[in-house]
Amino acid sequence: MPELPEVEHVVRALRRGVLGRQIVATEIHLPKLVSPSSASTFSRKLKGSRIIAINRRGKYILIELEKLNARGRALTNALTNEGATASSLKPATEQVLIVHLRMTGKFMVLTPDDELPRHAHAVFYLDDERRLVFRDQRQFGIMRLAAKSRVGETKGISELAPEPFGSDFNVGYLKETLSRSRRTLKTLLLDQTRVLGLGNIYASEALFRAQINPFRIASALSSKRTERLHQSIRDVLRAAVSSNSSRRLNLEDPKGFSYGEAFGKVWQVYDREGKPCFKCGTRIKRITHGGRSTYWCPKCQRR
DNA sequence: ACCCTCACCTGCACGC
DNA sequence: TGCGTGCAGGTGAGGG
Repeated sequence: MPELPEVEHVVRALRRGVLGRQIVATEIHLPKLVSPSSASTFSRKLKGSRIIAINRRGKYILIELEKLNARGRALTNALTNEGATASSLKPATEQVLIVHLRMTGKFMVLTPDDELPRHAHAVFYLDDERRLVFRDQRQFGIMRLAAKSRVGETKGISELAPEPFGSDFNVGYLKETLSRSRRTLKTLLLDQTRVLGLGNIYASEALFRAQINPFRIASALSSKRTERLHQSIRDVLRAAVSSNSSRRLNLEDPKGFSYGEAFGKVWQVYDREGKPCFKCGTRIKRITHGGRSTYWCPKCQRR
């Protein structure tokens, strides 16, 4: 369910909550979560790793880990004692835990007295007695480990479109991208290899903000509308990232959180079928398109 | 190369 | 109360 803004808030909450902590042990209760790795291999690779950075690429969460191997630690000690040269020091292993929340993935942090909640498929025991838990009701979420230098080559990440707030996602890029597709805008906006960060909610919201019909063919969009769409995509995502309601996401909250509550917003069109458009009063329409619900105002977003 | 459909899961709201 | 149906904010495999 999380789209880019929600993932960004999860990343920030993880930084506040677990950055700098060491993972002393890991339990995987749902093997397919870490497939094709085995649960035991996965856990072994994580053991003793310190969380040194937490970032985001699209809707992927990237948890950077540093692991001093025995030889590295020994040499560090030897170096301190003037017994070794810097060139003989073996660097720490840097790997990245790649996480995708998909529809229902959530992190939470448990204190020692807390009971493990339902659907807790991964439990990371931290060096401060707390546990970082990954829950996922629908079991769609995934976790993978990659060498830090190879994260960008990882399947799923290598194909992603430019970050929506970066300079590479400019009007020229969007024009070029749209011009090569005969799909509808709504469908194209959900394709993370073309436009990054939108999901089913923000795709509808961005199109409403730009006052563009969701079923227009991408390649036929005028320059002017493309510029409006580009701006709207950024506006919608930025507004969600900076919204007050989501700033306080706390992974230690015993009640947990749902993305809907934590990021509670009044959508302009999403989930408002039959309700009056805030702009013109016309009833919002909904149709299933490409297997997903699409909401739009038939007057503000005429074909 | 592109694009569509379906599959992956559980849980919830709804109508009968 | 129970049961069937449809739906849920994401992606990827497989096939046309």
